[in-house]
Order: sequence, then structure tokens, then C-alpha cells
Amino acid sequence: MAKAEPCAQPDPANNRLGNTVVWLLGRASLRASQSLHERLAGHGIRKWHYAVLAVVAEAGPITQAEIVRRLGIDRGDLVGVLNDLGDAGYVRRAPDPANRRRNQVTLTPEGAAALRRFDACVVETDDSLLGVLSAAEREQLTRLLERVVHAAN
Amino acid sequence: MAKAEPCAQPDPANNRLGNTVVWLLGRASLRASQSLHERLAGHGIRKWHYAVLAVVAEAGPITQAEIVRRLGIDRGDLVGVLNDLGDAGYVRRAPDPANRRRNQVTLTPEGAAALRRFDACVVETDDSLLGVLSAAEREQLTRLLERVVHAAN
DNA sequence: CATATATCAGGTGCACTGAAATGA
DNA sequence: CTCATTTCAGTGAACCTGATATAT
Repeated sequence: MAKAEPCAQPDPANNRLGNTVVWLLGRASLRASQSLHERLAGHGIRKWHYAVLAVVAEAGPITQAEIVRRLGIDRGDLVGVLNDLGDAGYVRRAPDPANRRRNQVTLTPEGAAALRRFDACVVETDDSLLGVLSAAEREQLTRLLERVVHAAN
Repeated sequence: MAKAEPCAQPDPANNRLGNTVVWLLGRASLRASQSLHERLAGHGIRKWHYAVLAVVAEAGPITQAEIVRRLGIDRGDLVGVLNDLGDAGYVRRAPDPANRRRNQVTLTPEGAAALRRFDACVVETDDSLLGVLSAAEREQLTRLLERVVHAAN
């Protein structure tokens, strides 16, 4: 038999960071963000350009305040992103005649076409990040993350 | 019977963001980071102060380059973090006599005591973030994230 | 000479805050 | 007057690059 040492388990007090979800999430998210950033940079956009384009495409004409609520983007940053997307001809921004405080943001056909090109970046990012997981594990991870995110309202 | 519509499944093409791991990771990580940031701010430190303190405690006397390798912290930012930790009396920084290019970073007893106080912040962050998951699911998530992070070397 | 380490300077994307202007 | 919406200005933490000084 071996010595009386208690089994040489990995001491939890000796791996403070690697055992915490907050730390693992940060590292995984950083890698994923970097990967996505590189791919989107090839199209001359950043992550919020893609996200805003996607939510405008899916939620139809939408106000800026509603985009903020759905995406969590900073309200000030959104102004700049919409300026960029407008300059590129991807969206139009017009005051809502029913409530002229609001801006209605609308997707253009050019924006819809561009979004379809950008979609590949996100898919490729997920694929490259999750290559070590089986399809079932990937699905598991997605579901667990969804629940954590939706709970943290 | 209802209309001939095909079952009203959530259209995958109509939820580009919510179905991608890169996006879910980003949102989950942001929430977790904010939670940790608040708690550590109560002790007057930020996340890298904690991480550096932890790795110095666990890896004994260690050089700055090795801290960078283990944590992924920016080499320039590490200089400022070590200045803060040194001013607080939590670590000492001295040139390695065997290789005077290197600095040996050592934990002080005050640093060890402080680290034990800070540990609660990370535990509380994980607990508050993962309250919706069962213990088994929490373990699952940790394992999946570990594999993703370790694969993305 | 080249290499490794530590430091410094600068820039960027992103999250946050407060304040202003406009209109319901 | 209160409230919501948009816009603008400024701040902070984190990540990145390049350059410098020092020692191997």
C-alpha cells in the first residue's frame, strides 16, 4: 500500500482560478471574441455591427431603445454603430411619425445581403471554438449557457 | 385542427445571436465579470489583483513572465498590478540572483491573509451566477468549459 | 551577435456615467 | 412638470502593439 497521504486529490485550494466558472467563462469568452473579431474584421465590421444588423433583420422596424433592451449594447455606442451601418447603406433611420422621440431603424436589401455574408463568421467561430466537443456536448453547453444567461436578467 | 403552418418552431434563422455559443459566452461572461468586479471592489482590488495573488500563492516564488504564461494577463498591466500589490504589502518583488533579468515575486503573510478574505468573492460570484443550475449541471458546465479553454491553447 | 525579461508609451473596443436636447 | 428617447462627452478596465533598457 502507498503512504497514508489522503489520496493526492487535486487540492481545490491550490487551483482557485481554474475551478471557478467565472474564470473559465472569462477565458472561453475572450478566445471566442478574439476569433469572431478577426473574422468580422475581414468584412470591415465589429461585433456590435453584426448584432445590430441581426436584430434589425429579425425584429423588423425597431427603435433604438428596443435594440438596447434586446442586445444590451450601450445606448451611446449604438449611435455610432447605426451611423456606420447607415453610411454603408445597410439600415435606414427615420423618426417614428407616431412618436417623434423615437427612431425607426429599418433594414435595407443591401443590409440583408450583407448580413447573410456575415453569418458565416459566427458559425465558423463556434465551430473552431467547439471542435473538441461532440454534437451532444455542444448542445448541452448551449442549453446550460442559455439558462444561465436568461436567469441573469 | 389548426392551420397547415409547420408547427411554429422557433426559426433558427430568426435567432442568430441567441443560438450561438460565442454570443452566449459573451453575455454570461459579462454578467459574471460584473458581479465579481462589484464584490472585489468592496476590497479595493480588481480581478487581476486577485488572480495574480492566487497564482503567486499557489506557484510559490515565480517570475513575471511565468505569471503571464499561466494567467494570460498583459505583461504591461502586470507591472501595475504588482506595483499595487507591493504597495499594499501583499507581495515582494526582488531580482533573481541566479538570473538578474528576472524578478522573483513572493507572497507575504499579509498577502496570504488577504487572499483568504478575497476568496469568498469568487465563490459568491459563482453561486449567484449558477443558482439556476443543479449541482450536477454546474459540474457539467465546469467540465465543458474546461475542455473548451484547454483546447484553445 | 541574438534572446529573454521587465518596463514604458500609445491605441482600441467596449462598458459605464452624467448631462443635454427633444418631444410625449 | 415628469418621463422616455436620442445624442454627446468623458472615464475606466482590459487587451494589444511596438519600443527601450538590461542581462544572458
